[in-house]
Amino acid sequence: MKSPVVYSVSIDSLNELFSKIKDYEISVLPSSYSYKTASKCLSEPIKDLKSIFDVEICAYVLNTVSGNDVSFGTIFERTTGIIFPIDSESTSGQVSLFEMEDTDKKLKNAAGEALLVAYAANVQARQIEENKLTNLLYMIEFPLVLTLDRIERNGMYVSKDELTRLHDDFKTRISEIEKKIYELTGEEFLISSPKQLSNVLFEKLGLKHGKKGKTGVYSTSAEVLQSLYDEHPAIPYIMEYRALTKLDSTYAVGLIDKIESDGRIRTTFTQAMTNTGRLSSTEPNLQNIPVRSSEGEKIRNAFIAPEGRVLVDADYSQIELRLLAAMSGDEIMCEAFREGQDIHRRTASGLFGVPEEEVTSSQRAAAKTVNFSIVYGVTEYGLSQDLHISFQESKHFIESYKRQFPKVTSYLDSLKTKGEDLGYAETLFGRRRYLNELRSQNKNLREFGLRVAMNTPIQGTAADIIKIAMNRVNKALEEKVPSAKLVMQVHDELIVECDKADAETCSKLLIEEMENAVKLPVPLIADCGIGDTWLKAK
DNA sequence: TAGGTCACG
DNA sequence: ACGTACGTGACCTAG
Repeated sequence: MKSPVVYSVSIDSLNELFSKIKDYEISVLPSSYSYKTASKCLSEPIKDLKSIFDVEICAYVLNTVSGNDVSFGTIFERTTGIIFPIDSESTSGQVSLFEMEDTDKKLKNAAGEALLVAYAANVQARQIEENKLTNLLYMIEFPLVLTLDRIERNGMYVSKDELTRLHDDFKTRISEIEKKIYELTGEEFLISSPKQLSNVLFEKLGLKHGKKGKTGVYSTSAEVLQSLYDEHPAIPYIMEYRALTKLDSTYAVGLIDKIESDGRIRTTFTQAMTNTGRLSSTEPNLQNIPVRSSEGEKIRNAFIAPEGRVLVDADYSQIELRLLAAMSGDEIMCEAFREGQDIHRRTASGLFGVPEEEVTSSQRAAAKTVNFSIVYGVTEYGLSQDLHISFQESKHFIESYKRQFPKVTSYLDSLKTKGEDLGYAETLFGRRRYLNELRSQNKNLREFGLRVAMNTPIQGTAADIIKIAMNRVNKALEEKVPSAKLVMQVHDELIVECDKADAETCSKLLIEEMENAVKLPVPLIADCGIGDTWLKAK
């Protein structure tokens, strides 16, 4: 491993610097403490950059990022315990170093900033060693900074024509449905206002309501509407109105606005934000493009490969459940995965006490829900709500599950104890999430903390693994398939765009790099598809 | 700006 | 007696 470049700064020279900053009225501009802030100012990525030390990413791994505040001043103070010499508010209106005209001032600012960044980096590097986060930081997160920069610059190609057609279609249908709702309720009101809709449904029409929210308005959520489906003829139309306006505003119109002149949409990944180690995607969010409904599929179909090219889409098969098996060491679940069994069918067989061949599709669906819910830190109540079953049945399912996979149960219990003892949860690669909730006086918060203690090692380890896979895929494609580029990550899924002739090569490469990203007691399986749209490739 | 709602894994 | 599954981001309304 190459060691990162870290400049050493003594506290004396730092103090001297502070006084000079005051003397010369030089301001420190926090613009180059992270690769991303620097990269945004460049038209091309920095060439030949083999290693970096990114203070923002380091702060994230050390849990010194507070909320979504990744400003250098905050990171500096939380890392060093020294008050940042420039008030954060005073820097907000200033031009970035890269845009500054006055060369002399630019140099002075850059020098001042570099010293502060280098000092913070020096402190961080020591903290990383102390907390055994060296591999996570240098082998996963730092390389990922460059991988993500590539993906963001590549962008996803979309059909503006298709999105426009969809927008026109949605627009027409929405206004028809709107009229229908006014007729059927005998009232013209703002359907998109939960408050007004609640008034019409529960006050005027007197339909049976559920719970009130924080503002004292009865919920009009999809779940409530579904339960009222046959109670009034307007309800189905309201549900369709909701679905279509969502697709139109967030996806049709929202995405059209983000298409750049080369026909591509470029998201921004946030690498230093989530509590578990996952990425997030913003402006636009390309990690929540519809797929679960037939209308939603049409949006996904508008993500296309340019002429002569294809999309190759690979996703991990049940990675979180495989990790639950591997990390708990439950022999029964591990064996099921090693034998290539359908895990949901296997679980259903145990839950309903029938042979695997006789498991019905609804039994399998219920078992699938139970499998997922276990990873979330299930409660009897939560499961009963989700499956629309009684509390007793739900309790029976959970107890039966625990008997079927005994080591999963003891593992989850051990995670709770560990969280309470250490004050944090950790992933297989040592990523930490501190569990301040466990010290709360509030029982609900404490219970939330326990669920998080169980969930974070699973969700977070999955996040670590796909990050490793992304770095491997990015590197392998660069070396072996020049036409190919990574264009998206959606938590357990990677998408590559390449020349048609290279599709099979890419597919094999993705599977190879994803499945072998890490060695576990159970196999990791990646499924891969090829198509000329995102929908068809999946 | 906060809450409600809903899109995804 | 109470609230009740993990992680996100965007859009809309209302105060």
